[in-house]
Amino acid sequence: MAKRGSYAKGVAKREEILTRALEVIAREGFRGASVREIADAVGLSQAGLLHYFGSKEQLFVEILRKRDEIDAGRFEPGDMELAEMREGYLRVIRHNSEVPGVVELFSRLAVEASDATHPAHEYFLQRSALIRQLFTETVRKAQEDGRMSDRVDAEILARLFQAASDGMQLQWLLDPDVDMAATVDALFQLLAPVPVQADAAG
Amino acid sequence: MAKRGSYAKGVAKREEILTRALEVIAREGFRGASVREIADAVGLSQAGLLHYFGSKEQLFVEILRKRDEIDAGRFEPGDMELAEMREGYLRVIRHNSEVPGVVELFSRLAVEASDATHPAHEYFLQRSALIRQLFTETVRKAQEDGRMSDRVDAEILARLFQAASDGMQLQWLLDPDVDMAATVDALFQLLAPVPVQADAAG
DNA sequence: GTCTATATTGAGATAGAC
DNA sequence: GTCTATCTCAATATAGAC
Repeated sequence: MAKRGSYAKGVAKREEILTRALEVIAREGFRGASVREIADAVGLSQAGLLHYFGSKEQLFVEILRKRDEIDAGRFEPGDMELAEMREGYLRVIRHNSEVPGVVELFSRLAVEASDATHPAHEYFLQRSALIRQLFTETVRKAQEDGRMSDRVDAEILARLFQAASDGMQLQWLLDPDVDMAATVDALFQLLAPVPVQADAAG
Repeated sequence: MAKRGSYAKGVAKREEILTRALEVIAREGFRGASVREIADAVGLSQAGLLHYFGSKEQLFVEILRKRDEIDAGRFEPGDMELAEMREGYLRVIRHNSEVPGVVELFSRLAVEASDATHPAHEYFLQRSALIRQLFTETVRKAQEDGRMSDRVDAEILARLFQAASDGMQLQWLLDPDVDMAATVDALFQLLAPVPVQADAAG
């Protein structure tokens, strides 16, 4: 038996805390929230919360992992075609524009975790690589079938998509009127195969 | 007389401090440097440094403004054509990859300044708008002349360029092997007008 | 204008009771 | 497992001497 009752219960509680923390950050924003504030919000003392996560940074990483887990459900399961990838990605981005606090937490941590000794460094490296891998595969297939421009290598395009969405988050945090999803979608449009036009020569 | 000697000297000293601070951050990185560390680096006490800038955030904004001032010199003067814009932009990006500390300072502050009450909020709004305006104008002219794809509106393209470069900074901070300039240049390539091909119909 | 010294604050971490 | 209380540290900001 790998799990005794109490252990399983501890895990369940952890999950519950993360879900509630995510809700609270989504609803009330982040603004550099302290462990104390999150503890209040989820109905624990600061020490009580840290009992589960050890440190502030570990708590934040786990919150972001929980978010990823939920976002994964916004994609179609299974092997991805370009159209589904586009739909799923835009769905996630549209959802993000409902939860500025989560976007802020993500962006902050992304910068801080650039230090190789930061507890979130591995998380960002792996997440980043995974997303690019999914994009690269989907884009490459689409390029082979002529459903996407092949002027630029698939791996570079994957990086550009990721950069566009991360960068749009910064623009949107600064000015919430910006339409993140529409702007990222413009990049998809740019990559649609060139329609054959009678006057293509100008 | 708007300036007495002592006032002009104060200004000169400020400039000198900013230039040195920028050099130090470029050379030694940022890593959330404290006012104290920057003060040491420029040869002043912490209080001495704050005497000139009032607060930490104001100091950081001024450092970034000084950086912008220097970067402006990396562009050709005068009205910009697409090719010069591209050259200048890539030149700035290539320079950035020599100064990770400056990129980190910029990225950190960009997130923190999303709060409208943050002392750097206005700076980022204005800088952001200015860059987009330059891009929009240049792109629009290029689109009118057929030197750039007009599948996507110039303002949206301007946002995409900005997002791509900001987003690539995040990727590069996490993994310095990434080639920021080459990736952003790929976006320029994508936008070059479509060459007329014999087999355009596939 | 610059320094030393100190006030103040804020936060995360930890000890120990229950 | 959870709380209260406390420790510790880091950092900015400020007062006041020179």
